[in-house]
Amino acid sequence: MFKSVDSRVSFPKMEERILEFWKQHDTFKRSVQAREGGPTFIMYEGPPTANGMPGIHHVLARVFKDIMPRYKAMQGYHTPRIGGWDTHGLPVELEVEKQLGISSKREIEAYGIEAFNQKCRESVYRYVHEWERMTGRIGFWVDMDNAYATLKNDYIETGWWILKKLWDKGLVYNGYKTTPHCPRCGTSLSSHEVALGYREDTVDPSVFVKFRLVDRDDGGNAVPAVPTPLHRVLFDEGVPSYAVAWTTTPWTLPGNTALAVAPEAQYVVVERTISSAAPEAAETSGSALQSGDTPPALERLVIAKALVASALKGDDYTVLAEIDGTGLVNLLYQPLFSPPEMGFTMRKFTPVQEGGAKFLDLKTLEPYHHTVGEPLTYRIVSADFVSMDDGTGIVHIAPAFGEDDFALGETHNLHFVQHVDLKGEIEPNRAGLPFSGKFVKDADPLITRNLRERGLLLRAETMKHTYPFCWRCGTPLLYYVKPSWYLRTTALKQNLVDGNAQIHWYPSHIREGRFGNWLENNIDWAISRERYWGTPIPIWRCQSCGAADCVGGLADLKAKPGIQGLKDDLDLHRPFVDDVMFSCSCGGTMKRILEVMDCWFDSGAMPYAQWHYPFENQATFKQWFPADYICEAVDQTRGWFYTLHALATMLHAADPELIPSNISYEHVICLGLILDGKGEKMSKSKGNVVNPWQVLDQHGADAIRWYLYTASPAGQQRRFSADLVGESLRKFLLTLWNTYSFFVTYANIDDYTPPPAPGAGLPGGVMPVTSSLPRGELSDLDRWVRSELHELVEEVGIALEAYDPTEAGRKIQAFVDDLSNWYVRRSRRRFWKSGVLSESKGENDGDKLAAYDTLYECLVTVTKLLAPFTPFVAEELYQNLVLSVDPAAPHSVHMADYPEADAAVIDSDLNRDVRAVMRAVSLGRAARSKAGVKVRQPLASVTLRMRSAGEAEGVRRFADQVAEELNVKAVEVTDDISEYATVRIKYNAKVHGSVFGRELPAVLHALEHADTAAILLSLQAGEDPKVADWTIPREALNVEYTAKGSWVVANDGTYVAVVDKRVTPELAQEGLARELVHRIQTMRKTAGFDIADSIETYYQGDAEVAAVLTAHATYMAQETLSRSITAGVGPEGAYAEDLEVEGHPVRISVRKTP
RNA sequence: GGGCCAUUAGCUCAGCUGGUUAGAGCGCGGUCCUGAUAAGACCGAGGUCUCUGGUUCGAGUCCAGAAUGGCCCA
Repeated sequence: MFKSVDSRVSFPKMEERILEFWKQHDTFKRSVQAREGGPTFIMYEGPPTANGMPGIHHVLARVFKDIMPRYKAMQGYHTPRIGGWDTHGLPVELEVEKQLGISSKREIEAYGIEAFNQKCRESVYRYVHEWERMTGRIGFWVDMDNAYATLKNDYIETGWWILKKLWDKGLVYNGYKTTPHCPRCGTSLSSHEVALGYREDTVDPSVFVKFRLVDRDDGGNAVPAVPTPLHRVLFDEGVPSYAVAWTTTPWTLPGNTALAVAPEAQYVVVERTISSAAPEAAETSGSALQSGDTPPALERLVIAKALVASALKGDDYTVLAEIDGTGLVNLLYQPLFSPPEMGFTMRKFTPVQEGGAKFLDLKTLEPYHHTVGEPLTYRIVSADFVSMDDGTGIVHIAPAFGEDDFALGETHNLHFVQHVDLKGEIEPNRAGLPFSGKFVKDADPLITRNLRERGLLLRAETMKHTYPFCWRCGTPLLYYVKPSWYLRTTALKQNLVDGNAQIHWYPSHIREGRFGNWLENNIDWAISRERYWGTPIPIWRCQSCGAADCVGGLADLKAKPGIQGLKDDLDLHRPFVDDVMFSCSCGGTMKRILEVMDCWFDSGAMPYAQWHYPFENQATFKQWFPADYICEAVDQTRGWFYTLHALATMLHAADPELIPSNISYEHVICLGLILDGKGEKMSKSKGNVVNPWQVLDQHGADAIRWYLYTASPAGQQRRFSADLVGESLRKFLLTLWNTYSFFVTYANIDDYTPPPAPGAGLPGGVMPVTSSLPRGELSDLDRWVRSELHELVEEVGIALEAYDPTEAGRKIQAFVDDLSNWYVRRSRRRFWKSGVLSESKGENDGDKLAAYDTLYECLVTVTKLLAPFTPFVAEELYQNLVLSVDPAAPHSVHMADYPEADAAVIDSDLNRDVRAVMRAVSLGRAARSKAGVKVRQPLASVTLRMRSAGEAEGVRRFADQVAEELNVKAVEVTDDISEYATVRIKYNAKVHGSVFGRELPAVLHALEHADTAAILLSLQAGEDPKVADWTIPREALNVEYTAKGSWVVANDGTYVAVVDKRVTPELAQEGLARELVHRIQTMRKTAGFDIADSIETYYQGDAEVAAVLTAHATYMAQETLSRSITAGVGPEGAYAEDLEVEGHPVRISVRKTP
């Protein structure tokens, strides 16, 4: 006996019971252990941070992480899985700052780094319990007890070891990074923080500045030696020439050291009269500014051709020459301001030596010497980022203030002038210019005015654009170049790209697309952060000579000469490691640089650091590396996907012995972002974040899981709402559940026992799909559903091997739908027909037994297929369907073997035939519906036309099923339905009239008299029919069927169903009998009788009713389990109803057989 | 500014390498079926497959451009 099953089920409650069951039996651990010795399948858990509540997007990632190991485990793989926590980083610090009510580095340091970091340590596990609860509840099987955490000393030490490996390989260097900097807080902001502070419609200056072109360099030599035609235009005696550049940050102009042009764009030299708005005063500044002549009446300007009109804003001008950007390269110009004269330090970029840890350090670089008073020239360079969207097509370059600018400085070895300090104030200058010491935004108008006074300003206006402000204090951010430590990933770019080619991405476009492009445009990885709570960078520098040393572990550190400040049980965090010092070979003191690692380094180090490799666990590491599978959302392409990949690539290159693979993961499912029900991004500020618990409590974990797997492909962004989960639940889980409930109900009535599983008790616990199943005499229906089942098993396997749970799930859903709404519905009476199922008594009803065995096989197989998807409901079904009859089977479905298809059972012809039957039935119902005759009323015949001979054959083969479904006496299949309906070919003149133009009336006339049969044949063959001399486009033709006489026609394209709507007295009587059966059945239900109760039925009615009950007594008794059907009043206590059936008043009484 | 993804019915999504009249579910209106069903069947309303070009005998599908939305990076 199976445990009886209520068709009404609370999934959340059932799931709680299953959770308890797993806990009691330690099922997760055992399911892993049972497969020890099998091939391994490793999933890495990308560590989340536990200092925030888990949301629905975390549920998404976790259920996708869960499904593959579960599937692989059932296939016999050993699948140990452990969790992890990301515990370092700015978000943690910000949380603590909020807690403490402080908001700047100064305040943190005043509070004390030790105490501050202690607060961070406490904060990171704040919601860990919530995470564990959610993880357990959704059925994500992962070992949280042994989870790794990035804050542990062992973890940090591996991080140090990694850096040391890369250091020795020459992949670590100190360079510069342009960072968004808040001058008030005195700190750089992360991109995340910058994103918080963008303000639209920020008003900023928009100034067009003239840079005087010259033909002699600093040494007074003519450049070029032989003048080009362009030079003759630009350096005509008496008319000055300027390159015009545009900027919204005039305060950067004193740091200008180059102009950039687009090499492929067209530029023009124009001449114009200087307008009356020109310089009101003579030049005020020093001798370096060689514009001391009387202002000429004419000037020549170089501007991009596409922008000259907008830049000159309607002023008249004459084009003197046209040249492309390359032609302008290396032209010389005078700086607007002379850094040497103002006393600003000038430096110059020098090439970085490759292949070693060489530093390019502003502090150690010799300043560039330039004698005050000597002419100074800069030059024009080409750059591909110069756009023609706005401005002049000539970009002012200040390498100290912008990433592009800095990169250009490196490429072209430009000068470097940093004239603004970290407080955002311009350095005091000797030249007595008024912006000395001013905050940059206050300096803007002063600089603009100065340029105007010197005739170097074309135009000054204001404009509105989007600009970032500090999210904490609202101060405008400055892009500022600072020293930073880098990993030289660009040196291994080809390795990164080659490794990526070995990774299997789902969706596949990520490999070539987002991730591939990112690798192609790889830039060195800036790993240092001027923060507190993170893995301290293990680089010590000599305070005297500047030498640097990288430490690869605690033992390495302890062995350093002259070590001091080292405590026992040293916490490897700040400030403790900052106290450790040792001696430099020069005799000086080595102190740690103060930066901590980018916390992405921590997560990328996870394959090694989780095992404290190589200090411990060598064997375990090798078993776990690389991962077979990882899964995160698409925002990780530049995050975890990248840092895992970059570190593996570099470490493998540095030490292929210790790191045996160049990739750290082989398969990735890259999830799309999750949006709310309206398609908007979920965010705390919008208040549209879905709390997973609300949905878990309402619909349960399986419903959420199923929805997430099947609603849309994994890589696509998706909408989420509780309603959609509910829909998914009703559509799939309830259908499955009801099928299951139906089976159990009848199996118990019949005392059905599945055949013994021949494989039971084998290692790994085998309950095979086929073997002795099914027994009895298989009907076509049984053979069909088994064929579909085994095809399903095959398809699900293929989809899951391709890491595509969506496709797999949708196939299962389609099968369950067919199982419920075709197989079970069509088989229903096989289950409840009389005849007790009992082999031993030799009264075996083979057909009934076959039906049970078939349905049982389908349910058990689907249960196993579903186990990785919906682990709870699968467990529930398994316990009842399998374990209750086979105690030797594995104690959990998750320890069972995944089904394998038996190809011999798949019969694709049969599948096709049944599809044809379904279509025929659907069409037949449409015809009945048109005729207005309800299905309970039998009709004489249906005639069908199918589209192919194969389909026609299928319908003929299963004519009995079609007849039964449509409640007709006869089924006919034909190609020619002209006997039943007039075929009319109609031409759609409205849409296709223009094809024939004025000939149209003649064409229509011809069509009227044409041979419709011939036209139909053409249409069916997919050809354009010929009528008279015309070929008619077939899409212009509509076929209409007009039924003849008592026939009713329904068609779907060239599929046609015809029913005869005549109801003969015999048919009417039979219809009445069926109607009465229906009423009695309903009464049984109302009266609360059990399904198997037999009854006595009494009736009172007119002669016609009596006739029906007499004529169809046997049928009616059988259908209603009536022992007797008697005319007259029912006995005392019987349940009675007065009915009106087809216009006949009837009184019926029923009572259970005493 | 660059890259990637998406856009098909009111909503959620299918539509495989181009091929008859583009489908399903939910929702809406109606009819029917049912002793497993919270379901199911059928009919109806609802589509210029985002737009514009191109390739082709033929384009929702391939190509180019644009628009909108999203993400990542500037």
